[in-house]
Amino acid sequence: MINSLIRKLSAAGSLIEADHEILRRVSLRSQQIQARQDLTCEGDRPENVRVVLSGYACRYKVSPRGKRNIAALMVPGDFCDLHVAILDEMDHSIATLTPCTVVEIPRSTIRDLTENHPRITHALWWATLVDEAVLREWLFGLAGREAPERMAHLFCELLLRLQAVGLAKHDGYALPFTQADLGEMLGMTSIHVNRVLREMRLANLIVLTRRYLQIPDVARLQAFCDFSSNYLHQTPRVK
Amino acid sequence: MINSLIRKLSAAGSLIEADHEILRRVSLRSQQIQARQDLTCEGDRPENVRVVLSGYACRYKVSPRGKRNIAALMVPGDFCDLHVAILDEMDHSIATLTPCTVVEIPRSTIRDLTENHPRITHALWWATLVDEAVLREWLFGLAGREAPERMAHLFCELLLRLQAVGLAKHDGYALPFTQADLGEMLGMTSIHVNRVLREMRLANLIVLTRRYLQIPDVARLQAFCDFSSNYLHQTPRVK
DNA sequence: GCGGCACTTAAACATATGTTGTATTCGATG
DNA sequence: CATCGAATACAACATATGTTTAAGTGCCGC
Repeated sequence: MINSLIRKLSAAGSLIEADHEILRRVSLRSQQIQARQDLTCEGDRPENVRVVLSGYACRYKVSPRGKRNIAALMVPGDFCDLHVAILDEMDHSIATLTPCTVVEIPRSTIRDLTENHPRITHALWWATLVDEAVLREWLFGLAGREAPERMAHLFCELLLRLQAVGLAKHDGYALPFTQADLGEMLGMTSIHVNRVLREMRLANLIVLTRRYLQIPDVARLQAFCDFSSNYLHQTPRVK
Repeated sequence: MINSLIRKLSAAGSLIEADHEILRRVSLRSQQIQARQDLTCEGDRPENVRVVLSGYACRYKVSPRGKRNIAALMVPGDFCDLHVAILDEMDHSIATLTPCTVVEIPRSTIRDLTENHPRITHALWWATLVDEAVLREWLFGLAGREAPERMAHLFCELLLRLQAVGLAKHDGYALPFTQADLGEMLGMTSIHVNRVLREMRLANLIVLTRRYLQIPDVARLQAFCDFSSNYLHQTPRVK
């Protein structure tokens, strides 16, 4: 199996073969985690940085009224908490949404990389900035898009992100989230998620059955929510 | 005048005196910019990275329906677009809100720093991560807080951020934004900003006159919006 | 095959926020 | 001091979304 971490960081464009080797050594120890487990909680000072190799995880925070808000979705290849290598204390929590395989990288290793391997540091920083760009786009969506376009936008984003790691076909992918999960990502109630999904199905923008999302006309869905992929900073992939 | 850039990056905790000297050399050329000017537009590949030394700037994007959404506020000491040193193309725009003094640092200088100065790189990365944490908190606010708490939260955040650079007293600060500006930051219409401000004044949570915000009871305002400052990652300041 | 649980669907109602329109006040400029 | 535009204030109405409740559906273990 190709190491998703290396695939992801290679997109930054600065790595050479020797760096790959270092990353390979770093990401040997992987571990299985069940669905809906906390990986890190707000206030923790975790000893390891984690990378998702399979499954879905999320960053979240619970509001005082008990509602969970999801600020980011981690798909295979994404870092969970590169923050802690630099910032010490977690200001939010991280949990799995589905069963996951994760690699644990000791914080000390990250420190060593940042001190002695400028190219890898560059790639890690790049990954951080792409995460930030996605976060920003979610914020623009919450502030400026109505619920249907916001959901469509999420579906478009996931299509590209999953395609980049080989987990989506050209017009669809497995979507193993409950409507409540989606609501937490999109800042709406699960009831409203349901309403909006119905509308989108009626408009034939999506076909969603048995946890599989199929998009009959990708261009039309993208036009519907004014999707532009530039914020993902995906380099044109060489097949 | 103390260099706000150095003050800011010192908070990362990794710099030594020699690094200060490098940063001082790097941030000599400053320039004045008028209020409401674009510094960088989406799609640009700017040649310089900018730091705000005085005034306020913001990251924004205009929605298809013409509404501007502000995703981040830059106060003195903050980087405008460290992204471009790594990501090449801007995925959003940056503009001043008030007259500003900004330093321009050539991209090549940043590249040199990241390749040859691990401590400074570490500090820059730290700054990026703090920006991301603030962005995340804005997202949590949009998704989970109602308008009055969201506005209170912004006021609390600004109090601490401005105090950190000596621009706020213990219970207030100049707030040179229009209600429309605030609306764009908070994801609401300026009319609603006006409504909410009235409520907050009536509840004696704030006193806002002639563009100066005074907070009669900081602890009460913080309690009102459930404010916790951990996401700002401010190290306890040594006076 | 059956019970139980989690998820989905749906309707009726409540409310926060947007929209439109118009005074009123403020602040710069001549 | 007079004038003009911008910013603020406020009211009436429209609507997207939240809340509550309940019924239907599918899935998994026994």
